[in-house]
Amino acid sequence: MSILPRLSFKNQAFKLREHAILDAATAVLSQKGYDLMTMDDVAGAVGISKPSLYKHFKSKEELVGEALIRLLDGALDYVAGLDSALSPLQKLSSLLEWALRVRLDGGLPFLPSTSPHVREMLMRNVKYMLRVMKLNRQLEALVKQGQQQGQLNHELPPDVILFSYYARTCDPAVEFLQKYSKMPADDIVRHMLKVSFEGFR
Amino acid sequence: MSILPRLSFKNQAFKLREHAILDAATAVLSQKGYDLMTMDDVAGAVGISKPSLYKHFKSKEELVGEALIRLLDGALDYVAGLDSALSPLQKLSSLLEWALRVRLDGGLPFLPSTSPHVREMLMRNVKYMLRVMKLNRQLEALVKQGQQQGQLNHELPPDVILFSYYARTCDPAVEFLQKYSKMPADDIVRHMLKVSFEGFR
DNA sequence: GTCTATAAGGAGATAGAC
DNA sequence: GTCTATCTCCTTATAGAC
Repeated sequence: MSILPRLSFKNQAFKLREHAILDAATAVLSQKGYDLMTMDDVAGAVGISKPSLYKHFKSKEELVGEALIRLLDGALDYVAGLDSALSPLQKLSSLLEWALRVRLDGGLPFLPSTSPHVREMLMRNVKYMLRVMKLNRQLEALVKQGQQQGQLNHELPPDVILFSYYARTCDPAVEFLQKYSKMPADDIVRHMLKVSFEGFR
Repeated sequence: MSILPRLSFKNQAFKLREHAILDAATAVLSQKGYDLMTMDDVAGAVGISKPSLYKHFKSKEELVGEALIRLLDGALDYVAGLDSALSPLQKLSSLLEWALRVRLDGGLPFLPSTSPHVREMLMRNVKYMLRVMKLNRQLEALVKQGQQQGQLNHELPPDVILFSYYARTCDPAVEFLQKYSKMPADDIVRHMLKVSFEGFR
């Protein structure tokens, strides 16, 4: 490492800029969505020119893919760091809380878009899909354990709970409460968790 | 009416074509979303040329606005036609079931998009916003009645229930269950209603 | 009212100088 | 590696013939 300090330094700077680009892409993406996000937006937000941006990421699809991979890695790290003494239900609740706070903090929802175009693009991204499948396996196991232990409704097919769980991580009600009810983030999280697990009744 | 049969007939044909255009726009919109829907798509689906399309609707925004207005009118009609003997909870459940079936039938979700672009466009559309506010008043009243009668959780602020209710009408879990679980439409509706009102537990 | 042809502008991606 | 300038394609919208 100390043999090539200049190169190492350069690499470090490169990584830092890459991180800044991903931060900018995340911010623009969470605000405008994939279709309306332009590479000019991202370059402008980072403060570099478009060709420089393309030196780091060879296409818009790759850039967005990497931003989402970073998000999923955060989720996988969070799950891995959960106290193993927690019940399946507590784990699911904790991860949902984490996802909601990420979003309220300007981050991305797990399901960045329901548009077929974006979905298809992501499904072609092997790196991304590996993360999705890994996370999905873990959550599916938690749902089934929760049902066996009677903590989750065992009359519902596991898929219904699992897909609805994903949907709650990107529930638009969060933005409505933030924008129209001016509700503090902590209250939003608390209420969204309650609605998710207890329903409207 | 019988004084001007030719004109009346022409008007009828015009209305019919307008209906066909709105049907096509609805189909394309539900599949591709606003940003990716092109006027060529719609014109092609109807079987007319683009300039003809612009004779009926002067812009893409107006076309989409009218399609959504038709959807909201359907919802308002449905609410107006509900048996007044039903409880607030039964009414809310019935309308949600209607909205889910419309979507499963290739129609549009109530919240056509969470993108700021589309949202802003719709908020400038007075005709559309009048419908939204009318429907919102009625649903808000139902939520509050339901809470007073103890049918809906009264620990939750009404806004939380109301916004979450809107979110359920466009829950992406519906598409997942349709696509990945190959679940029949009736089962999807039944399970989504149960998850919405009872939660995961 | 319907079409063919086209204007006007935006956005992804790149050439080539420094 | 970074920038200015540019290419190319796509999409909204319209002009003008029939």
